[in-house]
Amino acid sequence: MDKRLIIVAGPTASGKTQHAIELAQKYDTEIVSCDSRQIYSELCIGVARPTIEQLSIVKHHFVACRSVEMPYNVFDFEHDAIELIGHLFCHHDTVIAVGGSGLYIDAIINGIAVMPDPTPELRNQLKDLLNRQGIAALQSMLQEIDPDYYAVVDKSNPIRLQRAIEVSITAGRPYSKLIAEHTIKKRPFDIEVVVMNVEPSALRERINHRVDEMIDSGLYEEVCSLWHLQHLNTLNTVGYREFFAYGTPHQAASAISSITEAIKLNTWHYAKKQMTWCKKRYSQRENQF
RNA sequence: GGGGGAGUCGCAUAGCGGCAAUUGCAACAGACUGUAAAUCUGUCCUCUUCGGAGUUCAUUGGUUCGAGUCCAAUCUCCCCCA
Repeated sequence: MDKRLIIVAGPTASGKTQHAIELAQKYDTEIVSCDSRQIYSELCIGVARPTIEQLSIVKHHFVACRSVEMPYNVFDFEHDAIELIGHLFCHHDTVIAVGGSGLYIDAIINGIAVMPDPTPELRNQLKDLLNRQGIAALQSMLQEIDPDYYAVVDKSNPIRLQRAIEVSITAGRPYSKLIAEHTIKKRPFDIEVVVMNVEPSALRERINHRVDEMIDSGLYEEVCSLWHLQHLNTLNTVGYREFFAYGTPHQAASAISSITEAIKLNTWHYAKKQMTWCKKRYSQRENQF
């Protein structure tokens, strides 16, 4: 019997969570979340975690199971998810994956290259270099270390440059080589992608409505409880950073309506990026329902 | 009624005689193999064979080789005094 993974993709607030639950019920199976933020136990309201009721209807994996203080990334996710999916297939013919993190979904579908983890010190050094000498310093560094990648990177994107440099240094070989060596993984199961398509204007309304609900549900209190962790990359997230921008919980409290508007707008921007991602990657697999 | 200020490409903003016009936001399109709800790019008056071409800065006239910029009148808005 063929095993099948159905991936529910699409922009935020498009109804992925609900659709995935319906599919899981239909096939009497479980859900693997592919969401880089819902995975954290401290983030709930702001990342639209499925409700307690929803979580009780169908078993969800990778939701609220890690701390924001423990670094996690796509590579870890690929490993954990593929292992878990393997286990789930022992008891189910179909498994549902759902999430808005395109890169995470990609990792499940194609796998991701094996690369060494750079030390935090190295990353900080490069960050320092960037701050003190500007992006040109990173550019010339990468040009020397990995000319092939330099030829194709977005040279004005500091994160891309930084990443390629730190990996090349740690591995002792060019980043581009490591990527070139990665071959698309053949998964021992079929994959179907369902993209949730919502009219942009309707999606925008859904987003606005959902953000209002988040505020009403106590997003401010949730953010306050994380205020001391705002330096963490994980907290550089729509729904949280808009509060942090005001400096103190007290100042943020007096600006709730501007913050709400900012979150709505930023969520919309995020949704558009997700749609662009889906358009490019899954257009041939498009919309099966 | 009297006095003062202002009208610039969706919104905001720069511009002080050489300008299709600054910057921010929004909008739209896109990139992205360990920060990914992150990070970054392009377009953004109209047309374009991407070399350019044509129309613009409330309106109408004027000064000037040349006007968003100076002058006059008109219209609209804001503030102050009545």
